[in-house]
Amino acid sequence: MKKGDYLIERGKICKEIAFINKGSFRTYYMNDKAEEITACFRTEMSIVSSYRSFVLQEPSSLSIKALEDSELIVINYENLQNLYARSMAWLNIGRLIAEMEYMNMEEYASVLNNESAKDKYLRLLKEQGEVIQKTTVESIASYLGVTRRTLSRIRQEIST
Amino acid sequence: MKKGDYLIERGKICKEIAFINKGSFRTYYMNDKAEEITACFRTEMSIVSSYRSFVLQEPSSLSIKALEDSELIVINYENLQNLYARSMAWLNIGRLIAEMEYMNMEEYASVLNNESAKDKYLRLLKEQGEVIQKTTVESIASYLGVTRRTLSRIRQEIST
DNA sequence: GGTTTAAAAGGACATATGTCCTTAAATGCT
DNA sequence: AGCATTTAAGGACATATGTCCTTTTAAACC
Repeated sequence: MKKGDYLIERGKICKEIAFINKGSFRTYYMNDKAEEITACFRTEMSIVSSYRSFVLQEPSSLSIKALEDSELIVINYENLQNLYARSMAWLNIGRLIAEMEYMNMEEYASVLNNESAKDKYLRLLKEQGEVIQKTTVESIASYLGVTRRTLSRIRQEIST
Repeated sequence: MKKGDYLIERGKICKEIAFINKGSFRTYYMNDKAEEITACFRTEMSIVSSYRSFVLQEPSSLSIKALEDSELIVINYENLQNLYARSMAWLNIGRLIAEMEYMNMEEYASVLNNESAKDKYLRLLKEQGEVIQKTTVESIASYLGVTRRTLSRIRQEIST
């Protein structure tokens, strides 16, 4: 995929789940105020999909966009269902993926609930520092649940 | 279980996952500042466990406590693994549980990231209004990611 | 390369939320 | 019932974050 390409667009049903061999992605959605909120960043060696849409096969509220030229290994919903039907190994893989997605989300919720804007930013810097170079301030701020203005203040403070 | 009993205590490995037939539970943990933070409330007809600890069979950072006298249907980790090993139906159930836990957590993170303290409280009132009667203001506040003081202000505002 | 357009930084003020306390209710215990 | 202890409410002030703009910087385009 080229930079800027969509893996999935809002409103469509997510038909595939992908492993990122190379590159990085941003997942985002619109909140009630029609603001674009980043749900997560994903980089190499991790899995990316509009997971809820994939699981329920219902229209996605998320969009996923390549932050740079990227390379994916993809599996299609129907094929995965067939594998589930035939193989216990794949059923286990399916559960492991779900468990991983859960644990990621649990971690994120805990951070949102407990850390100050500054701490959240420092954590992101530490854990996904590379990705920050590839996206906008706006998208980082919305991921952290703060405004651009607040993030700007934090970055100023840190750079001193 | 009697009111106040623990389904799981912090530090122990979560050995069972439970379906709540009757009653309600509060799940909580300590954050870095040694404050008790509510991770979730669960009521009848839903599943409760320290899911991460259960999945990884590692010590739980969560504690789970009965908010009232409750009745559970429980399955043990080893038994569930045996069922997984023998039955595709159970493997599917295992995945479905993980998927459900994921979707709950996704919803929670989205609320934390997008709603004002007041909106979060109103949502909790609507979605789990009964549970609020059974727990403390402190525990509700920490679930919403605000202080007691803020919640007190919100409640005052609403009651007018 | 110079002009246009978008993105980031930052000033000034407003608001929400937090901190620290005190007071008022509610709950538990003998 | 009456005291002790916990829990909730709320006042006063501090701080973090948001809103609305303007300025600066960087990127994109011809």
